[in-house]
Amino acid sequence: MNNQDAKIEFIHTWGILGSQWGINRSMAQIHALLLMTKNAMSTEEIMGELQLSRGNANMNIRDLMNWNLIYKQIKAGDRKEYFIAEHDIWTIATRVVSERKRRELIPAIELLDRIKKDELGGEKDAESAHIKDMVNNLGDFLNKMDKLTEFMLKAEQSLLFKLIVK
Amino acid sequence: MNNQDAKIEFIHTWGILGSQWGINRSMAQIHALLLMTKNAMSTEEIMGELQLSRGNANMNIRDLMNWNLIYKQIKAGDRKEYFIAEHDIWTIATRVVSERKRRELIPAIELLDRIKKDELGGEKDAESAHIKDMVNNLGDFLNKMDKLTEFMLKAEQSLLFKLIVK
DNA sequence: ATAAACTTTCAATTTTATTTGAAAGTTCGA
DNA sequence: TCGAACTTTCAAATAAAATTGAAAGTTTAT
Repeated sequence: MNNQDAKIEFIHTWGILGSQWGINRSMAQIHALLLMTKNAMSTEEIMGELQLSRGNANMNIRDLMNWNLIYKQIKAGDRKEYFIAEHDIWTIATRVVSERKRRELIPAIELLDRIKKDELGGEKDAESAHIKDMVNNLGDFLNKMDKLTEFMLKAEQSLLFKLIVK
Repeated sequence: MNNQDAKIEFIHTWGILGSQWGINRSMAQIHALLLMTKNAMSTEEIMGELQLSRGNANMNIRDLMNWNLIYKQIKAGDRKEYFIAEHDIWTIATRVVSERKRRELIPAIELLDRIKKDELGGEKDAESAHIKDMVNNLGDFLNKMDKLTEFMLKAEQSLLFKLIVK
């Protein structure tokens, strides 16, 4: 297997994996393509390589820029925009963690805060007490998870893994 | 807001959140309902409360059992099956982490191992060298993440949070 | 101001995921 | 062995998400 084949297999499979965990296939494939490409690519080149429509390519490129996983690059004397991936794995990881925090953790924390703030009743029957307990426990736990993600985002890669993993 | 209202809002919003992070709404709602219910519920009761068809309820109950997030409970002198959620938050968290590890991390690690094992070529041009680098770096990183999730699964809740969070 | 080069939008279409409910399957007591 | 009580399956219907591509919008050079 030469490295071109490796690149093709990686892009293909990364696309399938991506869709398995809730990232659409085009976005995952564009990211895979740019990860494995050293230099910046234009929208046209990306469309060609992955056989995507212009609209699809454009939209997913914008999404990847919102995740801070790829950057726009201007070439002197050329009006086209070129895109290049963030290639540092630790940086990629922190970007993914912070996006997941934003999309998965924060909304859940807000839900539980909202429920708590609207005053849980003081009903004393077992069912009511259970609900109150679960809301409180879940809320506390999610806040701890939030602190944990903050820690990961602030930590240095080497520090994190030295601390945790042998 | 009394606790019944809290329960209803929680179930409703947990369903929406769930769909935002790739868990289908029915599954998220069934889980929310059972989390907030102290005692076990039958399929019929779940169907009634959430307005789901029998097939949908059955399938998502089975999925939740595969995640080890709910358990079957038999009541003496009753042929129906009842279901009760795991109510301990830390246990829930470890189940979710291990499921995510299984679905998100392991397949990615297998992909990169497969690519590496099929022998990356020794081409010396910059593009080929870049591909080789990225495959190696990503592979190493994912293996470290795997160790990190193992650590989390083995750690005690209090230990983890004492270690990391203030 | 114009036109070429490029990017973005969005209604229509296609694809994928979820849900339904009736039929098939299973278990158990009499 | 039968049939009532219950669970599972799965093809069809529905709903949701992704994709297309042409039209609209923007930028820049002249």
